[in-house]
Amino acid sequence: MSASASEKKDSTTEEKIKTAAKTVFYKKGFAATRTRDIAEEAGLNLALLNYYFRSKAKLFEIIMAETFSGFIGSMKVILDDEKTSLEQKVITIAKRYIDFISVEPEIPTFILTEIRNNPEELLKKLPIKEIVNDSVFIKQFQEAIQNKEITEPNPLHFLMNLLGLVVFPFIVKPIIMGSRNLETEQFDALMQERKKKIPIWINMMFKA
Amino acid sequence: MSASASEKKDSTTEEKIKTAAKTVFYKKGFAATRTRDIAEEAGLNLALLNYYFRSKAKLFEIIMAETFSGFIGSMKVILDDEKTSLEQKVITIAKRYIDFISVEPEIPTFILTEIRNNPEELLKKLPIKEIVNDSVFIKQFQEAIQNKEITEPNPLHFLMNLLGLVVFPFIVKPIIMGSRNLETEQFDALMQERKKKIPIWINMMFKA
DNA sequence: AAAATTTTTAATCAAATGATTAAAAATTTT
DNA sequence: AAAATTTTTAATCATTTGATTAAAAATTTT
Repeated sequence: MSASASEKKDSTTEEKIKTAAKTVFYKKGFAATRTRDIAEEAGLNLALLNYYFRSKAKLFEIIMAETFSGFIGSMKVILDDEKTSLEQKVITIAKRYIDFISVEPEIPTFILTEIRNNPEELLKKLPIKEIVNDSVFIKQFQEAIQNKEITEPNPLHFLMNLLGLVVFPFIVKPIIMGSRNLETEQFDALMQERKKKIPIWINMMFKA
Repeated sequence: MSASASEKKDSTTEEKIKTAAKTVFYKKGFAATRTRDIAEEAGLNLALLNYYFRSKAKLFEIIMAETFSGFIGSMKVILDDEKTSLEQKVITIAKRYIDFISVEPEIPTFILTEIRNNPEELLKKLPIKEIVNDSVFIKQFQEAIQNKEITEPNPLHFLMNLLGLVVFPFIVKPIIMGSRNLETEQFDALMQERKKKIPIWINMMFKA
């Protein structure tokens, strides 16, 4: 019945709760999920949620933190790699993120809606400013501009376009699938295509 | 105190409620808004919501329907214009949607999260399939491919990229602003830039 | 202006929901 | 295996929240 994404170390009930919480929170968001939904998804007694995690809010915070660090952390690693060129970074981001999101397609919308609901609180926990501004990526971007390899001077446009091309289709997945009667496999195939195409598109957009 | 986007025909209490409902629903989504929030935002007695709209769900349905038809309807008009070329359509979409969303920046995330929460129900009301497949745009796109003016054969990639470039920045607006300490005006300026740049980028990506 | 109708209000209800508690069951320690 | 500890359960509580009601106030009709 239940079944969700990660079914590995669900040995302990604590893990069972976290896995179930992830599934339900991802799908419905904080406000719309009932603690009873989580308990049912986990096949456990409702009181166990409070026994192990004190409150719905605390449980949510934990899921949120893990989700964020998984999502943003890998971005930081890629952007900060001294060994890869700008072009290689684009290839890596497209590939890794499409693979990553394909496994948990609900994550982007989840993150976006929860940031909307609580921007100050959530953003203060994320060192986005540092990740972007102090990154090897930014250095390489500025060099590329000086060397006239790139015309667009604003790295924000570059990043927004890249991430938009990667993430946006997942966010509008229900619309896409509805617009052409696609099955999940066909949608996934579309995203696989995009792993190759996005770096090419980015090059076409920005290469001088 | 309250204050929101549209403050025109707020004469009747029915209109006051709808305006307040829009404001709150857009910002918090269906599940997280309390009918009391709406009443307070409108400066009205709580019972009036039920007097005029029967229930929270009915009120939401009305707001949703108006929001959708505003958003999708203008898309249909643009895509179906026999008089404009493919290139002109891209220019129009970038311009009109960036202007439109700039006035009500919460709309994209609102639509996306509510579609997530209720895909079947909401999508069945929207003739997306027809709008996309029977449009002048699709005809023109296929012609452009036959004439080898465009290399990408799949119109979904074209539309996803175009809409992603337009809409995605608004969805991640809090992150963008946080990442560089931008003020709202600076973010808006970025979006104004994109009105010009997006058509150019689309050309670079797809023009043979 | 009296009567009828519509709109607004304060009070209240009932269901949903996050959380607690005390006892039972299972597990670990001695 | 007895005692102590940890985990699980069923029952219940308290608050929140969507909705209703009956009376008051305002407006319209006669």
